[in-house]
Amino acid sequence: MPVNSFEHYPMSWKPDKARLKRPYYQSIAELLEQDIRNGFLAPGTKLPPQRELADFLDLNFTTITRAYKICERRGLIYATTGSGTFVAANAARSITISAENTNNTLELGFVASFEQTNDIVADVLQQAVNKRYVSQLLNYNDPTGIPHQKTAGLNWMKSIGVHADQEHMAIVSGAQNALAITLKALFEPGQRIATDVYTYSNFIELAKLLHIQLVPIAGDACGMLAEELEKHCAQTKIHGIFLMPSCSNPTTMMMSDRRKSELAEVMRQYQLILIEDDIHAFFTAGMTDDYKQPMFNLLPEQAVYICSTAKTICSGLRVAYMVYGEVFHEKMLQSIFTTNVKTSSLDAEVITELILTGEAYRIVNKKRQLAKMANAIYANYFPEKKAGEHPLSFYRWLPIQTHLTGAQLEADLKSYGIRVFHSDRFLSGLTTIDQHLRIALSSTNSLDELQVGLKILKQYLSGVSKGGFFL
Amino acid sequence: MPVNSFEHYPMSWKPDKARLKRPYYQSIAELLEQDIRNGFLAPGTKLPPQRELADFLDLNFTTITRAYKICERRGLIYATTGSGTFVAANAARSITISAENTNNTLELGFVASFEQTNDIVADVLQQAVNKRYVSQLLNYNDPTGIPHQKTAGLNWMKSIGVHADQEHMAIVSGAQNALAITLKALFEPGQRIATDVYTYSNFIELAKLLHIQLVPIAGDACGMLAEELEKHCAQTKIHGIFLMPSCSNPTTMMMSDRRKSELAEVMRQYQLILIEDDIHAFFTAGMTDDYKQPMFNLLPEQAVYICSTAKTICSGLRVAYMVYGEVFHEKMLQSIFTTNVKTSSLDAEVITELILTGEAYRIVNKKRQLAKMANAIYANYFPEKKAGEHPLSFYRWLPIQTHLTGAQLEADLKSYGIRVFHSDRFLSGLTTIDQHLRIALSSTNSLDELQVGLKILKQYLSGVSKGGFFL
DNA sequence: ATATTTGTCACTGTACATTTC
DNA sequence: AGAAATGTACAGTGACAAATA
Repeated sequence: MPVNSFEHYPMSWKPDKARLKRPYYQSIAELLEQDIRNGFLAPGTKLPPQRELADFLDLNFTTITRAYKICERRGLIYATTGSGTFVAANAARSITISAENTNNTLELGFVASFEQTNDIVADVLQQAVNKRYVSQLLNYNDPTGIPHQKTAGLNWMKSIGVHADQEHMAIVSGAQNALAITLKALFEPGQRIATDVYTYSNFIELAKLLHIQLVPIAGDACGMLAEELEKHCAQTKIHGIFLMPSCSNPTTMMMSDRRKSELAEVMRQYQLILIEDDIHAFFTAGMTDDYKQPMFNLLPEQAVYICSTAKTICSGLRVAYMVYGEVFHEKMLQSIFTTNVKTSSLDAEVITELILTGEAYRIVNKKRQLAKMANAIYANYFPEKKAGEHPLSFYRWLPIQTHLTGAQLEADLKSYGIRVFHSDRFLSGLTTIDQHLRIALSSTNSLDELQVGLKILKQYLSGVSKGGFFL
Repeated sequence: MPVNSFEHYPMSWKPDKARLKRPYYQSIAELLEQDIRNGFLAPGTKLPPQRELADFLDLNFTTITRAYKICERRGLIYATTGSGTFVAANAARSITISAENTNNTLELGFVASFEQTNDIVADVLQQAVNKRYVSQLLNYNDPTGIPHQKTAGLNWMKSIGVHADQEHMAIVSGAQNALAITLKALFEPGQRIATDVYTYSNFIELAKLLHIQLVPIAGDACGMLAEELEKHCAQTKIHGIFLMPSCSNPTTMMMSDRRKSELAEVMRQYQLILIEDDIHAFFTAGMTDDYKQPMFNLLPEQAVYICSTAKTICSGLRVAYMVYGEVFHEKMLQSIFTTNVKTSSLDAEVITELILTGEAYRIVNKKRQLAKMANAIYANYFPEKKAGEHPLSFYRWLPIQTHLTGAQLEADLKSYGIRVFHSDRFLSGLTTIDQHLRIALSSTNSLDELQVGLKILKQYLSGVSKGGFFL
């Protein structure tokens, strides 16, 4: 019997030798990509080991390494030393999340921000642009924000415990924009950023686009585990870490202050750049006794703090404040210029006016009320609670058990008239067995609509849930 | 005499062997970077050939290749087969161009857009936000623009000869933002984009940030040479091409329609993605008999057309229209979501209102008048004209001859109270002997100030110019 | 507990194209 | 016109490290 009897232990993937062209590594990568995109290789499938495939194709195994690497960079597969190479969970589809024109669909997917408060904004907007100095907002000056706008932002952040000065903050076009600017400024293709196992899917996509690798780190009810982070840092060079300590998206976990210190210690030791997205700060500060301050304060010199006003004040006004350490100053400016040239002063001016008039605080309170009510409604349908979850989150993380794939579930629910997102979209790397749905509470036109949506959801889930699982 | 007698033909760069650590290629790259940034290796210096340095360090020459490649990706050096490897013109400094708060300086550097017309915009702005539907502008909907805004944009572009539909256009936050979105969407690190020898410096910086290589292609009075492009395409894989045919920045060259067709032919043959920045369209269409249409029309399926309103209407309202082929549709959307989530509807709404009320056309005419006057003033001081130059450009490209470096010249002129940019900033790769200054005509507070600035400039230049050079 | 499986990384070897002289 | 100089692209070798059985 020949040593390489592929007949007996068939490989999960056998590229057609005849279609191989030189350069081999590219050709192999192309064939693999096609087979994944066409669905011949399902997510989670184990690919043949490099040496085995090399044997089969009569090539050196590092040529296969190269081919696999190309696909890994494209997010199609992921590899673990010792275990093998697998087709990624979100290989064949884009997981980018965006608003849709949903005429016949109840929106429980995309997280908006209780747009019911926008009338207040509209009023202030009209006041703001009736000032005498409007035409000063219309030129190229002050690309990181006009001084008085920055001052207002600094005051706004003071109330959530972040202190900075004009030189180390910038106004940009929303949190996503801030993330794009930060990644471009401070990271290079091929570098690694640690994240929670589940993380914000647009961050995953952004990292993919910029060819930055995400390293998922396990966590518990208090947030990411410091030992796990330490372990990975010791293993491979990790350059940064992305966290949403005030309310993780999508899991709604709030990180304990103790955990913040532990993680900060590791970050300091390994010189990780912390990217903190504190989108929910205003709904967290003052909510729990444990909450003291953002992580930024623990390592202000090696961190970038991002505070968007989209969730707290108004989603359509594209404004986020960024605060960063002195060492990042120059690189950040450059990245801001090359992505935006400047942020619209108009949006920033309206937000500034909202803060100065105090209306912003009124809006926050109103949204807090709405969040309370929406969460109460949710609890009627899905009462289970887990430790560490944020009580006022704009979305909930619902554990489910089905035999369906994420894509199927989403499609099914859409046909019933509701849009939700499956946990697969939020996977930063490997596949998991757990399934969840992220349910947005802040995106329907009214709380009544939310109620309708949740009812449909509950009904659907009791139909597809397997075993003795109860909802 | 020994073969490797380094004593006799000293190498331009000898890294300290003792400081070499493993991995060698990284160590070498670091040492090289330090020596360049510290100024030990001046721009233009020829580095030792790969084989020679390898010999000296007792390594295989491909290890040097790798070290050089790292530095090349960082924009520190550039290499040409057959000729050697050289320190890049802008190795040690950032060439990002942005507005500055110039209290005591006359701005002839950054190109603004005759901000004198902003009063018209301010009026329309106030009308626009007094409409009933403002609060609809304040949510997450329509991330690529609200339909009526897109319609206005499409009409606007119709007048410069671009035809598209809602599905294949998007509204984003200005031309630079559009470029960032496009490069992230359609290119990967390591890929190559052809450009003019001199090109827009923020595009150079953006490409650097995204690790996309620029390939400078020679041109003549009619624009980039098709034969040259063809030659480079045949040599190495080039993935795209960036052009500003209506008025190249910084050279003010207008591409002839004949040249457009020739270049389009090459692009079609080699499947290049065309990125066309048509910032000056409104000042070009109708200006010359030769001008027919943007290049986009010649290859609509493999091109991205960018039309910013910053120069034509108002610089502070961050709005640019993008038009692209069907094949790019999905990737573009994803890139828009991951860089911006959405563009501010507010800015777009004001621009829309300006277009619908016809005020936008009034502003264009006014700016055209201002451009005419400013160029006339410039001609008083610097009368020389070159074929192919745009008569109404917002900036001019002034040939100079000095012994000073670009950085010195800029610093000198700043001390005399004017800010200008030296041609080195716009070099996409190699160094050249020619020196130019880019003189912005549209950025001073008034034409009187422009006059003062040009006077100072002329005086200064007659002092430093060498030989029989006249101004 | 240790051998095996499996992926990663740095460096080497070879063929080749273009530029220069 | 042809040889030498020079950079590029791809494939291969071997040491190593993590995960698994």
